[in-house]
Amino acid sequence: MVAVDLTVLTIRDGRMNVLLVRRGVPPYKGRWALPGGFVLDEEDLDEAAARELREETGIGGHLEQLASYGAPRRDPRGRVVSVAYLALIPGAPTVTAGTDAAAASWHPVDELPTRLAFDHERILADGIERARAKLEYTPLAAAFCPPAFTIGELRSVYEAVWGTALDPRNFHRKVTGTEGFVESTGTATAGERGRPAQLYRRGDAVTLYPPLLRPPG
Amino acid sequence: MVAVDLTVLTIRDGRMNVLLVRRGVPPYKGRWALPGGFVLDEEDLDEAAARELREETGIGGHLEQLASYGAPRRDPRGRVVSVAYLALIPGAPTVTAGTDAAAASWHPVDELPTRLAFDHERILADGIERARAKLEYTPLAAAFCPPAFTIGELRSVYEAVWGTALDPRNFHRKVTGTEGFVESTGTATAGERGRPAQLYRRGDAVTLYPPLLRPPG
DNA sequence: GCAAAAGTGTTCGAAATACACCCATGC
DNA sequence: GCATGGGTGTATTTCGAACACTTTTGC
Repeated sequence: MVAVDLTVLTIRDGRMNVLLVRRGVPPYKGRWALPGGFVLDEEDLDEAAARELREETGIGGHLEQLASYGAPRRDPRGRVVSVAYLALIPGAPTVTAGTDAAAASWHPVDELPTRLAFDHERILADGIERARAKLEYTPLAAAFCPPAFTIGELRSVYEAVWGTALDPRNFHRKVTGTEGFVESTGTATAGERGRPAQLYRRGDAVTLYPPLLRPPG
Repeated sequence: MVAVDLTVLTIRDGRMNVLLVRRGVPPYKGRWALPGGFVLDEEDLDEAAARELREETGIGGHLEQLASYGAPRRDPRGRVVSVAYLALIPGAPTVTAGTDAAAASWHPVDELPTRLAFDHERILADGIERARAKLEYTPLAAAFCPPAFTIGELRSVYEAVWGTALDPRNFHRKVTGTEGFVESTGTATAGERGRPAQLYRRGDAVTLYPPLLRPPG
């Protein structure tokens, strides 16, 4: 049996959050878990992950394969190999409980429930680390933002994911100066505090060169 | 059904080589393929990959999970999800054909047979790209070297994997100056052309900071 | 005016690059 | 001596960190 499990990340109130479901059926009934489900007969792995993401959040978003987990007894029901996916979505849509779940809700990643179901703590830790690493050398932070965003919003994504403060001025220069990171939309914000900001959309670069390295330590 | 497939890379004559087996049974009989096999009942994925590596090469080496491939008709025998692994091994041991294979041999990655079995061209391409990327920010190049090696040997690994020439003097300074990349063994080579070189072993760093970036382009 | 956020300019130091040069061996 | 590869020194340049300063809005 092959399943997919999703680490769905988003930014809420300046903190990175993960989508968890409370299991409504055994095994691990009542325990928090990553959303997921079995792969259907005529379905590719990516399709199964995209279907689960739609079912849980109602929207699409960036989706990439994370890793597979297949310890013989990781699921008490029998041998299940889980292919984990990492999803990054903007804003924070209302989430709906899936079929096997009693509830679904967002949890700040630095304030998680104790003991998730299965080996989901390990999968979640791997997913968070992947997200942190990918912000360094890809323009993926934009996946957390709406279609048009300001450089300040993009910076707040980095700060939430990395948990560090970044210099707004150097960040601005770096982002706008890196080929293919963002493109200007020509429009600007209005009606907020402070000077209006230019709006950008994601550029077409796949990797950032040079990368935007996390502060060491 | 869950299988593991291995992209086993090594350096031979200054070029990166991959281990391929010629299939002795259908499907794709007679076609070159990555070595691999089905995961056993009581075996974790990593164990299955390590077992396959031993069966094919007789030795261990660096082994890491690459990705999973699960298109519904990727194997004509039925639904098989393959968990691919990347193995990096030093030197170039003689290889032995496995049970389903008529022959096993090394192939330079820039001179591959046309049309591998299954979706193995895609897996191999992903494995090569992973290896190239990992040399940038980990000390993994040492996995291609014997237990004790010279800086020149390490440099030739980078040159083979990336396909670019590197400045020997700057490379030496960079490697010996990066904390945890290599440690001196105190011994040196003798009986070869040129001045004897110091021998090093792999250091304990997991990531290189700052990284050793490939020349762009 | 004042606070707040956007954005520019400048300085400083660390690190990559390019390359001159010396070292120690085999032949 | 000469070729070969190991290793050091140093100038140049590029890039990130730090931060002073100007711009444009809401209140």
